Amino acid sequence: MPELPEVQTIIDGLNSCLPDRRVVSSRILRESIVQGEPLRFRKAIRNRIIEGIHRRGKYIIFDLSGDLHIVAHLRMSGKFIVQPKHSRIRQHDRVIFYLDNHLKLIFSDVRCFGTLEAVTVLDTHRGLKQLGFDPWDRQLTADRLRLMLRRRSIAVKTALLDQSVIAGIGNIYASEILFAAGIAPTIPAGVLTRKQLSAIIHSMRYVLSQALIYNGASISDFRRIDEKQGMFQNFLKVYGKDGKQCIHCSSGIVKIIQNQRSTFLCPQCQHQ
DNA sequence: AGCGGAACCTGTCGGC
DNA sequence: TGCCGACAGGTTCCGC
Repeated sequence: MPELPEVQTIIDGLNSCLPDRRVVSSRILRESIVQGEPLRFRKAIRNRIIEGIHRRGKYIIFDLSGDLHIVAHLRMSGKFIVQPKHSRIRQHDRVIFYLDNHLKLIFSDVRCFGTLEAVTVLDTHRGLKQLGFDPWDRQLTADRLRLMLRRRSIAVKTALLDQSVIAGIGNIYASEILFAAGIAPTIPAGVLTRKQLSAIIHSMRYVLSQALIYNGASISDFRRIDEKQGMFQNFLKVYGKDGKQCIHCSSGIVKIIQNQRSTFLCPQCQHQ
C-alpha cells in the first residue's frame, strides 16, 4: 500500500496528536505482526511517553521515552488509525495502543504483512541498516547513482524499487517517475547515462513532492489516520492507466510485467 | 554478488 | 449465483 508520500502523510497525522501522550496499555490481536515475544513488547512500551514520529524510507519510527523505539512497517495493507478509546474493535485491527487520553492508536492490516518491533538501537535494525539514500539527500547525485548502478543488469524500474539504492519508492511512483523522466522502465540500470540519471533524480523529487502536497494517493484502501483519503490518485499519469491515452502524445498507455509486478508506461514518450 | 521467482496472508474483482 | 484464478502500493528467503 504505502510508499514514501503515504508514509509521510501518516506520520504528519500521528505527529499532530500523539507526542506527549503516554501508552497506558496495549493489546495484540495478531501475534505475527509483532517481532519477538509479544508480552515482552507490551511490557517494554508500557507507560512510555511518545516523543515523536519520523521515518526512514518506508519505515515509521516512534521515539519513546527512555531510549526505546517502535519500528513499524506497513508493507502492503497496514495502516495507523487514531480513534476514540471506546470505539468498536474492527475486523482488521491487529494491535491497539491505549493512550492516556480518550484516544487509542490502532495498527490495522488486512493482509498481516506489516510489522512492529521495539528496539533500543536503530542502527542495527535489519531493515533500517540496509536502506539507501533518502530521495532528497544532497549526496544523491547522478554521479553517485551511476556508481551504484554500474554493472547492474536489472531494469531501471526494478532498481528504483530497490530500497538499498534509494529508500521510499514503490510500485506506483516508480512508473510515475520514469514517465516524468521520459525513460523506458526496461532499460538496464547499468547503461543509463549521467544525463538520464539526472532526469530520474529530478523527476523523483518532483513526483514525490507533488504526492506529498496531496497527502499521498488512495488508489485502493490507503487512508490517513483520520481515514480521510489522499488525493494524488487524481494526478497519476500512467499507473493503472493502461488502455487510456497518454497526456502528452495520445498514444495508448501500456502495462507490462517486470519481476512479477505491473509497470505502466507510454511506449511513445519513454524511449529506449 | 546479483538475479528472478516463491512465499508471506487476506480480500476483491472479472470471467466463465 | 458460484467458483476460480489473477491481482493488490512490500520485503525476505531460496536456489541458481
